[in-house]
Amino acid sequence: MSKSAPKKAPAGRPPVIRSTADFARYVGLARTTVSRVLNGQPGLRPKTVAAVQRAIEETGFTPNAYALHLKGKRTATIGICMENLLTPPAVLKVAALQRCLREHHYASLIEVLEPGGSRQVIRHFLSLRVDAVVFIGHFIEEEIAQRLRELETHDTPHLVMDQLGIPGATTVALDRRKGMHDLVGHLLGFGHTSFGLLGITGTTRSLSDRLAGIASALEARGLAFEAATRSLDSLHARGNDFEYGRALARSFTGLDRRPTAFVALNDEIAIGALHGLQEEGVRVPKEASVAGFNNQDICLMPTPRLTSIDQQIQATIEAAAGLLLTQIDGAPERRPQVRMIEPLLVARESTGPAPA
Amino acid sequence: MSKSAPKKAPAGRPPVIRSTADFARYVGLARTTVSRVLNGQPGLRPKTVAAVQRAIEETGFTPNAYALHLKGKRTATIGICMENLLTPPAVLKVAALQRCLREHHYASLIEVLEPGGSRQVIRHFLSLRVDAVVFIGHFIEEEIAQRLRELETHDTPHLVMDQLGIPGATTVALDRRKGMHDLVGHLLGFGHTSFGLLGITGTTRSLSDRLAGIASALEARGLAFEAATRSLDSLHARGNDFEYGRALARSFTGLDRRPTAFVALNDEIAIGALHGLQEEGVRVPKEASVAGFNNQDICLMPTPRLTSIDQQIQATIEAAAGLLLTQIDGAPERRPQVRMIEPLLVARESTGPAPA
DNA sequence: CTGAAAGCGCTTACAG
DNA sequence: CTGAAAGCGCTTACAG
Repeated sequence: MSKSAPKKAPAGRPPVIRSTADFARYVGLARTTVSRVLNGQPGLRPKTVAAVQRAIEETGFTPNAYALHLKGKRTATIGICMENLLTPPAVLKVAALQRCLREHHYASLIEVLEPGGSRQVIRHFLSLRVDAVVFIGHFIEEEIAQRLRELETHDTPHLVMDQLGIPGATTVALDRRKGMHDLVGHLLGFGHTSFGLLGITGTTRSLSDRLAGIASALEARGLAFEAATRSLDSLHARGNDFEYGRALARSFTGLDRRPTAFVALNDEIAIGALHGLQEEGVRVPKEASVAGFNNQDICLMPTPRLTSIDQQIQATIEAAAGLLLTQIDGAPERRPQVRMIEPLLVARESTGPAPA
Repeated sequence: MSKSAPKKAPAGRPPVIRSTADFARYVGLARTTVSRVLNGQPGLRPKTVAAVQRAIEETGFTPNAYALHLKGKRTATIGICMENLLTPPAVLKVAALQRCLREHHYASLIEVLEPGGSRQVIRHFLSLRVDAVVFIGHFIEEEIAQRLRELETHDTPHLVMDQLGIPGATTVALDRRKGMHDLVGHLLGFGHTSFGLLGITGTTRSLSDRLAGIASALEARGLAFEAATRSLDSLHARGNDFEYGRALARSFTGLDRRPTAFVALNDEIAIGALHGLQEEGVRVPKEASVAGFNNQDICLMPTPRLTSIDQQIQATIEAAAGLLLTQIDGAPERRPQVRMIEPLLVARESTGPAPA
């Protein structure tokens, strides 16, 4: 060889290699040659390639990503913003999305957004020159809309998962309207005509979609929303969802004409309500039906097991990844797209025929 | 001014700024000056600083992180490896750790480890020159030990959360032995002398620690482990934990002398067992006590609410962050440390006096 | 295959 | 304050 030899391995332990220069000296090849092997370029002797690969095994050398990308190589990195309130479905989504992106050779950076902290996170992602940014969850609309505008300034594609109604956002979201429509249809089929709503009051897009779905199912059977539904949400504060559902159900049992079917914002509230009813001596599903939303694992826990609406996470993720990758590969100026995911009703023992 | 002017804002929309050179031209200052403002160096006119800051607001310019760190600036980034099986406590930990690290101005990259995929993930982290790597969860011991050796080759500090017994690893973990000791002590105090173990059979470190805790609590009262405990784990396959707990509990009700107290691997199995007992007509806690482990939110769901062992996640995270930061700040050659976290017994209505 | 060179976007002395 | 220069670790023509 020649040159100032690198600190050769002091018996056993390989030397610390910090750059292609160190590494080239270690293998005994030129920097250029090493680089060409590393980048899989043609015209190299198999022997040379083998020597480099062996040296990588020995030293664990990884080229500095910062230098790589500075040279213009794509960062192949996608930033994911998670809602602060980490629900099990949200966690499943981010894990599935990361797996899916990895299959397409993208790394993903996950950051949990603190309230008001989105600006800082997006700037960090931009400084890392991510290829795209994904938002998973429900956020303050104006805040996210502002972030999306910033991303557009930097020509960075973005995608919103779960939250409908953000202007200019390419969005993948569950069709909650259809989910509630199907669920109420299922209960109407069992002869129920009086519905207790648990935690579904409000004016956010997610809630108004659900209410619209309930209303449309009722209307299809000639029932008026006002007459057929009842909500006591305002009677209790929402802290722990199980406790909230339990308290709501108990309040319902005190009513003169208690609804025979209950639909809830999520599985936790539904299961709380189920237990609240049982504790008051109401048998489920014989005397009342209860249904949740999201179809989490906990639906299998209570006796009876909970009927719920499945979010179809795999389909959601695949749609999101598809949209994301076509955006990155740059069909320019595509109008923001909104893709709705069809939910799936999973009927279990907590719903059944209305009492006579 | 002078030079080839950048594409000046075509009315309204600011130009796309990709480098300090673009940006300096936009502000009308020298690159050097801009850089000094960006890095908060002294000796600059307030007017200059203000102009730069205003321009940042207008353009959303962020210096290229790759160039920054190539110049030698710390990446201020920590890689977090999550276990594939995402349990709620693990999710709480990673979110809390990220928040804690952010307060110390570290960004964190989260990757979920697929089985056998740890090598690829660690190489990615190394190529990003992270300041440290954290493992959260339970992994294959030899695989992680190998990864830790690779990290050491690159002088990269590391920390293992939750999993005890990995040689050479600085570790923060819950003292599960003490947790089980306290829990069984609580039940002994209620007069129970016969214990059903749910899902606690096995030889992994986590399981043998728990068994040791149970044994030590029994011994302190002069009871022999073999005589006082019973496990039927082998009778059922562990799929969904709720179903597993339910099935185990039902098998126990078929025994001649059914235990009066049940301790479980986790809250899910305990709640499944609770429901299994109730479905067989066993009243809890009057005729049997049931306790979980982890103290998740779902402990509040069943009737009665579940007694459990809290993991003290906040304390765990603070200990982990502390160890991590001192390692990064480089007290060199510190022996690997192991810090145990004291669990907390949370007694609820699912445990009570043994039947007469 | 080698070796010298340019350049990615930044920071940091250094002379004006 | 400005401007020219060096250098971080890489890749990519280019001449040998």
